[in-house]
Amino acid sequence: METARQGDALRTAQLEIRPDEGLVLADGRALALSVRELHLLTALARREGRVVSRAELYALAWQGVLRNGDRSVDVYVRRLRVKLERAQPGWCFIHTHVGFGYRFAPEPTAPARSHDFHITATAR
Amino acid sequence: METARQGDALRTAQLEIRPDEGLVLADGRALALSVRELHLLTALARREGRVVSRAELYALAWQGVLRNGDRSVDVYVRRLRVKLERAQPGWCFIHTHVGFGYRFAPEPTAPARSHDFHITATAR
DNA sequence: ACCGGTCTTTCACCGGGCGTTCACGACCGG
DNA sequence: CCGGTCGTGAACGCCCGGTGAAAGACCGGT
Repeated sequence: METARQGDALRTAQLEIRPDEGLVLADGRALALSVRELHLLTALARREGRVVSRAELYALAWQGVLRNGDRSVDVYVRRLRVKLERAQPGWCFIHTHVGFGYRFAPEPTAPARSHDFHITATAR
Repeated sequence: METARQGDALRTAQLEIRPDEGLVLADGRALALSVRELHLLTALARREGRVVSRAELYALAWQGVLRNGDRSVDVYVRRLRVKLERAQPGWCFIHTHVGFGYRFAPEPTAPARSHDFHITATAR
């Protein structure tokens, strides 16, 4: 029953998604997303922290069956990444799990070392 | 039907393995494992505390018969060790039993062992 | 109907991740 | 000293996913 059900707003660390309004706020600023982009982002955000297969994402955001060789999900993930990166530089929201799918989770950009320490400027 | 079954997660002291999602959480942080790596880790974790032969591990994770001289299991054990050590420094999950196979069991590494830090100063 | 713009789909290219295999060395028991 | 076992690094082909862009669908304004 978990189709692209709209209604309540989704909130993460830096994002607020209001599917029913077609509105996404990144750090207060509004993002201009198309219908598909919003559906896909909503589907991903509602499964935050979990790996979602392309087939499931397609079913959720396109309301159909993903055909073999269809790259639509990849293309829209790309567009979402571009817009989200532009809205929240230094943060990564959509992570790729090769062979499985994508995972939505707001994380600071540190792709090489997933668990690196935050030393920053603590050194005096 | 699947909904409840998807929570088929393996949990140990510091690891949470979700085979159906292709996701491994180490202390809350997500690990990026490949399909083979995850299958092998799952096979090992399901036999936690017991020594599993290479033949059995290969049968479980590769769905085939281990040929003579095939080092695949060793190579992937190595890769798992690297990633797990990076995610949980100071802990050893996969133990070698020479002549028999491998055993999965979360244990702290010897205290006398001094760790080399690999920060490499990726200053932003 | 025409037109211009946006959105969606599809295609093609390519770089990188992944799986496999090999080679070398350390270690150990016989 | 020799053979077996395992650790470890690396080469290599292949496939998956990243990416840019063209082509087509859709839509509102005029």
